Amino acid sequence: MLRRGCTFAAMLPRSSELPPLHRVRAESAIDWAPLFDGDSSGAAELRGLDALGIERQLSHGELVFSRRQRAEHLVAVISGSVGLGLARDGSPFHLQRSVHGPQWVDLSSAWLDGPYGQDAVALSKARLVELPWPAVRELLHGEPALAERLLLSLARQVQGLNGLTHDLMHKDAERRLAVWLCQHCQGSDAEVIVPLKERKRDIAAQLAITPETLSRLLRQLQRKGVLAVRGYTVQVLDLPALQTLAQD
Amino acid sequence: MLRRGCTFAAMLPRSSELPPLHRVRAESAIDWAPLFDGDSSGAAELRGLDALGIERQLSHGELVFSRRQRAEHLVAVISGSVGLGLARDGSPFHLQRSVHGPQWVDLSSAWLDGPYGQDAVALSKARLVELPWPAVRELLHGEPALAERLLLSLARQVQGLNGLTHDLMHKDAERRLAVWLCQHCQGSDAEVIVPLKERKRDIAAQLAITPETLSRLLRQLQRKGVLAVRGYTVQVLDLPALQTLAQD
DNA sequence: CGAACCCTTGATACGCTTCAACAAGAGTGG
DNA sequence: CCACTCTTGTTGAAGCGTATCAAGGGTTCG
Repeated sequence: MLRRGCTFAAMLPRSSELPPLHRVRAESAIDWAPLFDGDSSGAAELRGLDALGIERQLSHGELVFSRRQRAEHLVAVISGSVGLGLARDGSPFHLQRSVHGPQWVDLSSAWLDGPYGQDAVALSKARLVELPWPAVRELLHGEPALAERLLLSLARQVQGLNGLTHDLMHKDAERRLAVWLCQHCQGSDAEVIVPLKERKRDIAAQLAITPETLSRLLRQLQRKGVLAVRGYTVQVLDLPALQTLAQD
Repeated sequence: MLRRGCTFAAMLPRSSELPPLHRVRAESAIDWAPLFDGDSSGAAELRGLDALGIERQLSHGELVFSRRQRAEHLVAVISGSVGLGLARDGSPFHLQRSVHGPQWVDLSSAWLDGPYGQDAVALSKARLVELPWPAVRELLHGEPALAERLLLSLARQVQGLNGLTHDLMHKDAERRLAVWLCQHCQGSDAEVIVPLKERKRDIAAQLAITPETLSRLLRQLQRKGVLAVRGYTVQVLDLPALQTLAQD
């Protein structure tokens, strides 16, 4: 029944797109800057984290944490991608949000002295860092600058979630898709392209729609001449039109 | 055209439910504890805020801040209620979330050196406190315990928003209403009651449904024998059934 | 090859919105 | 005082948007 050892195996869109092997040494330094602000200048206060960070290397499908588990770490993903959602026995995985590249997976649960409220699984080969919360808290007392970094990261998350709830409440599926495409497009000038780095059904899950409607919406936008969909690469033919669709 | 000076005047459900006058002195001390943790013990680190807090007294309909405005304060509401959403010229007010009693209105925007992303208006006579962000940031450096309080509050907000997005993505209107009723019910034992303290259309807006469907859902639940709706008070007849409906 | 996974397309069903009409309450002004 | 207006909640009919169910084709892997 299970083909690759786990039901929600990623099966990357095109296997040519495998992440570079990047075989890092166990003690390789971690670049904290992108996790916080992208501001790497004067990051002296982040040195203290080097001693605390616990590295984990996961292959896709492995559990990062479960929602019942008590949150005792701040969890970040350095490379690869992690999915947050609910793991239910019947269905493969109920994805809610996917976290890519260097980004925090869970920065909030540990402060509340309770469980992670969500399950998290690796959607690809992933390199994680976990910071034990008590130690971070201790470190905080001597490093006000670190506290400020954490506050900023947390504030950014609140802003992001606020935007997400707004979109879910007031925008229909087409608008949400347009927003997503605008956020993920790259390669400016003339050739604007959106490479789909996840299964389409995972993208659909994040947009809170079914895979069927995602397929239909893409075709619909293609008919309008806004997009050109070729497998797992979407070319944006009329960016202004797409942005108009995405707008409030 | 305008009847009460502003279109989104609250017109409280029952005018008998007016908030007590509570005419406070300008220098009356503010109880910071409920804003942070409810833990008032050892709140020495919060004393520093007393000197910083700027009090504002607003009557209903007045603007707390607008979404284009640069966020330079941490904003909390001490008493009364404030609505967050988008003020659009045509429609009265697009409510997204309402904040009651002692609670933070915006704790995140100031850290990001940008605008508040939302508009906020007083939904009733409200007493606010604003903390200038630069001063708070300064205070932080000497008071690590304050930083921890802020982190905790922010983390709680992230958790709350996570739950909200989950509900919006995976629960239908009836489930969301059930959740809302369970969260707002009071008076345990025998008589479980949910007093509606806002206009029904505002409650509907927070549930991301139209007033019409809210009305229909309430009647539907009444027909099932779960509720008894009498104007602005809802009596829960079958709490277990309601909780089952609310569950995942 | 068949099995298992993916995406797509079509037909149908359901949930919720939209639009329109109505009754009730509250403030206003003749 | 009453008529008038404005707001609110309610109910019904129609329509849109999206989910659900079912079927088929493409790809990968054993």
